[in-house]
Formats: sequence, C-alpha cells, structure tokens
Amino acid sequence: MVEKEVTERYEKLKKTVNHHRYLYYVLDNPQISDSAYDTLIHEIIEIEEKYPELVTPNSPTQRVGDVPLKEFKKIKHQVPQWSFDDIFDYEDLKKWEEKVLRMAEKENVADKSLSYCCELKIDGLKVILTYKKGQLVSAATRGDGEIGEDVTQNIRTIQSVPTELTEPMDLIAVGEIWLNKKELARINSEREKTGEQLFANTRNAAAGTIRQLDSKITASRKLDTFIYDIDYLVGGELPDSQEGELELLSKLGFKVNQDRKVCKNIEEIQKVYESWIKRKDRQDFGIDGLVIKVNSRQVQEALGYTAKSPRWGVAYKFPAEQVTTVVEDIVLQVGRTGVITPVAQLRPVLVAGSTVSRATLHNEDEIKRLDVRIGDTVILQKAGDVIPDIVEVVTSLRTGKEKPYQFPEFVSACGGDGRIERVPGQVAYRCVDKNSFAAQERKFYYFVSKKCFNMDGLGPKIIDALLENNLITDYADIFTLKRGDLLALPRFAEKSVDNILESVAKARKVTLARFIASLSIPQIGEETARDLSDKIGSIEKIRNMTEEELQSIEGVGPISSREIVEWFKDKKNIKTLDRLLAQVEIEKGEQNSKGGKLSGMSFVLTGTMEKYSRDEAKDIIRGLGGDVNESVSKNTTYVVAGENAGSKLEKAEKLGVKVLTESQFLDLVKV
DNA sequence: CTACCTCGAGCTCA
DNA sequence: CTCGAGGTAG
Repeated sequence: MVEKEVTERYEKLKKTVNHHRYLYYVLDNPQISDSAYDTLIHEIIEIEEKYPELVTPNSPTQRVGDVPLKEFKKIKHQVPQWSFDDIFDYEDLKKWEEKVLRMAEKENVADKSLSYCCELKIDGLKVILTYKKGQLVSAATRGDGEIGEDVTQNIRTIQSVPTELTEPMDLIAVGEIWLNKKELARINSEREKTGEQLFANTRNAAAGTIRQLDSKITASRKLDTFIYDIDYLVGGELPDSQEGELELLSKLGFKVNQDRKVCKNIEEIQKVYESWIKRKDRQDFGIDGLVIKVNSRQVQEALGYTAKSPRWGVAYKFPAEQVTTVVEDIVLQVGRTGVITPVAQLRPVLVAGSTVSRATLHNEDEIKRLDVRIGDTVILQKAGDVIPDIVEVVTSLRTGKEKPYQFPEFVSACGGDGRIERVPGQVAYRCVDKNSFAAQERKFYYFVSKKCFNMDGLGPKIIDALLENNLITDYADIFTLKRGDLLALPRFAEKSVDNILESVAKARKVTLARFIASLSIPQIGEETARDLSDKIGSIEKIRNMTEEELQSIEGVGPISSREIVEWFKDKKNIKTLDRLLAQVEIEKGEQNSKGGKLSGMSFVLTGTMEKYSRDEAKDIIRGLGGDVNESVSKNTTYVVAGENAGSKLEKAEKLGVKVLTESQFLDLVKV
C-alpha cells in the first residue's frame, strides 16, 4: 500500500506538470523554466520507480513507448472520415453558396441567419483522437476514411495532445498534425551530418515521423497539432455551431488554431481568403487554403452529405504555387493498350514540395492548344496539389530557337514498322501494333498487379528481367516458369525464386472479373470487367457476343463493346487467351446473373459486423449476384446495419428501406 | 505523381 | 550496403 502522502504528492505533481505542459505546448506561454519543469518530471519518475503500481498509460512519463511496434494495426473509424470538396476561386465559392442556400431553403432551415466559420487549412496529416471518460485511448490516421492506422504510441509523444481531458467525457476529436519550419531545418541539418536523405518539406517530414515504428524517434522530432472538429461526444453538450466546437475543444485542453473568422457572406470570406494569401508564408506551419464551414450545426445536419463529401463545407484552396522551367524535350510513352501519350521532359524544378522533371501533355491537341515547343520556358503547377501540369508557355521568353513539336507518323516504341493511328472518336493516337514491346511490358505489369492476378513480389523490375530474357512472351508463360531458368538470372537466388514461384502458384485461381481486367482490352478496366463478369458470367459467352448484345449491359457502351468484339476477333489474342485459360482456374464463386440468390438486389452496408469485415461482406453479396452501393436510395433493397450504424441507417428509416441486422443478413446469405 | 517508411533478399567485404 | 516491392499520405 502506497502511503497517502506519497499518492497525494504524486497526483499534485502530475497535475502541476500537466498544467505547465499545457501552458508551454498548447498556449505557447511558459510560466516556469525548462529546468524547473524537468525537476518536476524527475520527481514523478522517482515516485513511479518506487511505486510502479501508480503508473498509468497517460502519466506524463509515459509519452514515449519503450518498445518499438512490430507494425501499425488497422483501426476502423467509428465515424467515417470525410474530406471536403476543393474550390479554387470566387466563382466556385459563389456556386457553392448558392447550392447551400438552395438546400437550406428546401430543408426549411434557411430562416436561420446563415454564417460561415473560416479556418486555416493546415498542411499536415489528419489525425483522429478518441477519448474514453476523458482519457486518450487511441489515435488513428485517416486512411481511406473508413479504416486508418493506429498511431497512438506516436501521437502520445506530441506534447500539445492532452492525454487527459479537463472533463471525463467520451469524445472523438479530429485535427491536423504538423511540423514547424524551424524543426524541419533542425532535423534536416542533423540528417545532413549523418548522410541521410533530407526531407523535402514539413508535411513529408511529419508523415515520415508518424510512420516510425519506434516512438523514440517520433518523440525526438517535435510534432505539433491543431484540433478542429468534434465527431462524437457523450457526457457533455455538443455546441450548436462550429465556432462553439472550437471553443469547447480549447476548453478541453486541445491546441486550437485561433485564426478563425465567422463571416456573414461570401464577400467577407473572400476578404479573409485574400488576406491570407498574403500572409500564409509568414506562419510557422504550412497553410494550403481555408476551410469554410456552415457555422450552425443544425443547418449542417440538414444539409448532410453527398456520396463523397459534406455539403456544409468546402476547402477553399490557395492558388497553386507556380514556377517556371524549361521543356528540354517531348517524348512519347506507350501505354498498356498502345495509346501514345506525349510527356514533357522538364528541367527539374521544386514545386509544391517536390521535384518535378516531367509532366504529361495528354495528347496532340493539348500540345497544339498550349503551342508548347522544345526549349520553351513554361509555367508549371500541380493540379490538385498532386499532378504536374503545364499551364502556359511564356512566349515573351522565346528566342526563335524553340522547336515546334511535330507529332510523328511513326513511333519506334510501337514496334514493327512503328505505324500509329488516331483512335476513332478520340483525341489519342495509338500503335497499330498493339503488342509492341513497350505495350507488352505495361500489360504484364498490369497483369500481375493487385487489381488482376495480384502476384506478390513480381514488380516491374522482375517483369523486365523476365521479358528481356525471353522467359515470358505470353501471359501463360508466367505460370510455367522453370526454377532453373530463373536461378540462371542475376540477382535471382534460391529464396527469391521460391517466393516468385509460390506467389505465381497462389495466383492461379482468379475471379472472372479480375481475369477479364487482366486481358488489357482497351476501355475495359476494373469497373467494366466487373459489370461484364456479373451480368454475363463466363468468358466463353463474352467471346461470342455481338456488339449489340454487349451494349445491352449496363456500364458497357458502344465504344467498349466495339473494343471487346475487336479484341476477340484478333487471332493472336485468342491464342493468348486460350493458353492462359489452360493455366488458370476461374473461380465460379456462384454465378451471378441468374443463379445468384441475391441477383437484382441492392445492398448498402453500415456499421461494423462481428463476423465479416466490410470487404468480406461485399464479396459475399457480389458473389451471390447482389449489388453493393455506398449510399441509400429508394432503389436500395436492404440496408445491413451492424454495430454503431450511422447516418445510413437513419436515411433507410426515412425512405422506408428494409433494414437487416447482422444475424438476419447471415440467414439471408446462408447457402 | 512524389516522397516517405519498412521489409526481405542478394551482394560485398571483412 | 543496395535494390525492389509494397504500403501510406496528400
């Protein structure tokens, strides 16, 4: 039994330390010296060493985990993590507001005087913090919005994240993790000394730091946070506005960015936006725009969500950073289906946090539209902050030596005589010979990829080696690779070869949809392949169908059906197909169109089931011929509601759609 | 698209 | 140590 004085002292010490942590890291207003703070921490450590039973995971001494993790566990979000749609200018803003007003009118909430809460959009990574009875229990990355990664151990090391709230409520709070510019410079100068790669920007550094399995490394880099949203709250009152949420978050002990403004109309928003464009670079953290939210919670709820994003908010992005660089060359790339894409080779240039040395020019028409010539200086930006995009040519810098680009009539990478043709009805050119080496290479990459045969460990380089050594010329060859042949290649030793052979063997069984996709029929990707598989059910039927018959299938239009028929007319393709069919086993997985007991039914899943993950449940439904959709409509047959079902359940009730519990669902799909 | 982390494997040299 | 693959993030 620990003496009463000790526990009292211990609790007081913890409280004091936490208070000063808050003053220092959250309010940025320290009231005692670092050394005094350290002394307090030290006393806590001493007590804990003597009385280990006192230690809780949220003690200030436990911020750094001493055992590195093996891996990050997946965490399913209790509340789906949406992201806002982007807008880029005042026009977009106006359109968005009109939509909001129209919707509000329809939902009879328009009489509330509408206002908008404008916050900074911090350039970092999203984090979802879960508290039970006021104690931090988990922290997750966003992931795909449904499932993220458990990074609790790393988040604990961030001093501005409270491990205990000021009130014992159940809460899910959402915010952004970021790294300040000075800290990036410090980390990079250390990495320079040790010869490590430097981080390209604060966001990448923050992302890299969060993905460390060893939280000691995370702790050594001073990450920071801004928390901006409450997703869930029990044990307290949810404020009726976004601004109120921010205030509550502050009160609970979170670090909240104080630069927010409630605007009454979009003119005011625009003013805030323009003033931040001028000021954004002066901050310690990266800002990539404003987030505009309808302030009233009641109106937010009335507006609801589209399939993709909340209707009640948008991300108003700052204009993309533009730089100039020189087009050193224009080269042609041959894709999987023989389509030729011109790509500008650029003098490498740093833009929006990464070095860009190439940008797609899409097609001949785009080259003409831009009138881009080799040697031209061009303005470059990243579309949606991701994909490099040439905006325009700086014609005033022309010297006259620039070479206009002539789209060639022959492309050597197309193999054979190199002839190319314009695809009827499209802007793209493609190789007449659809099996050129370049196209073949791409097809093989795709064939083994996750979307198709999903052969683990067969990346592009391995495929290249196999192609170059003529070990594969046809898809079927992958399945008949010989151990000895592989071992003869450089960098292929026992272990690698065994792994390759094993993953090939494992991949022999495929679903029909994956099989169809793997053929690289032009226009037939993952989606259409699934439609074909669901509605037709066998490769033998597909190969004998006419264009008209194919077109009657939902999701297959005149262009795709033409491509399909043409593909199956080609003798080479047929030979490839038959050889491949002899090697693989297409999983029957219950035939869908007629045999499937769920055919014609449409399902929406919500909440968590005990027995199956969402993906497994989807596979089961599709396997039985049913459709799975993301949002509930009057065409939905059943909504399957697991634990913690959310808004989809409410919507189902509103529309009178039948709702199944997990056990009812299991009964229905039982074979 | 680019940057980052982590892992397994092969190669190289002590 | 280096390379390739695979995964994650924005």
